[in-house]
Amino acid sequence: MSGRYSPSEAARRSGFSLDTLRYYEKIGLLSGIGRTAGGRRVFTDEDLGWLEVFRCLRDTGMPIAEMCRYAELARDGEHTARERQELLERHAGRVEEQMALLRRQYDHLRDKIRYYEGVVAATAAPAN
Amino acid sequence: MSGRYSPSEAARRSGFSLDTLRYYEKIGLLSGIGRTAGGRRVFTDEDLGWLEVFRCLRDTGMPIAEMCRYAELARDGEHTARERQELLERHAGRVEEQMALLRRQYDHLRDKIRYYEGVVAATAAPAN
DNA sequence: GCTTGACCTGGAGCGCACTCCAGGTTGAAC
DNA sequence: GTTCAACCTGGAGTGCGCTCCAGGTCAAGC
Repeated sequence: MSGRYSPSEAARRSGFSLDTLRYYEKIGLLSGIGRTAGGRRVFTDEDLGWLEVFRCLRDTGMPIAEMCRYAELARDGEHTARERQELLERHAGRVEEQMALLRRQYDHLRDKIRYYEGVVAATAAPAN
Repeated sequence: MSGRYSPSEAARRSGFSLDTLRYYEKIGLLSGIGRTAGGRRVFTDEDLGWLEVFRCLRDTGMPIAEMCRYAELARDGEHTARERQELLERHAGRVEEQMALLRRQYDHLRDKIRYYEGVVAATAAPAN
């Protein structure tokens, strides 16, 4: 509820490391992160919201360069909404393909494991 | 049916690049690849079978070091069947987690896209 | 006012999985 | 017997996404 978080608190809540948070700011993925008088970062709820989005995109395999593009569009304002939507739509399409591939290969993996269940059972209880 | 394939044919059939095939042999993932008198590689159907397995494991995110371990066990003979089975079982478990995460994040992505559909529609047909 | 742990910066380093390169060899087709 | 595309080797280079480091600063608690 408070809405102002230290770097380590932001790291804890977002699941990104401190170094990764600094890295994301350095490359311009995060921008406008507040600072105390002494120069320490202060993260807001909005920043954490962005981090949640980045986690979603990252976990689904979006390259950082594309996340940067998305963040940049968002910073540019409302009139980029359509472009952002299209970007996410394209990404979602790729994720669907990835999920289908993963499912297919998972099924092969399960087949292989079933094969081993046969082999191992035969070896464990040999002809008796 | 023939069962003897040139490097480029093996690459075509497996979907791995020539460089990747050479790399896999160099690190010991592939072993016992035949050679012509002149030193060129000759891939058999069995080799292609292994490549199919590697593709499955790779597509499901297994690190190369673990694939090497698996290949090594297989080379060691029948008595490693249980260990190979366990290795694949552990991997399958990780793949399940990965699929669950991917599905969750995909759903978030779809939510976000739906949100944009609202925004874009409102902008495209403003109050009239 | 001192200690101490969290934080700062710029930049180097890392792990992974390839990918590319130079310089040379092979072998099928003509 | 010449050509030329496909192949060979060892080793260097690449792209990604962090991760680590040195050397210093800040601020809360005693």
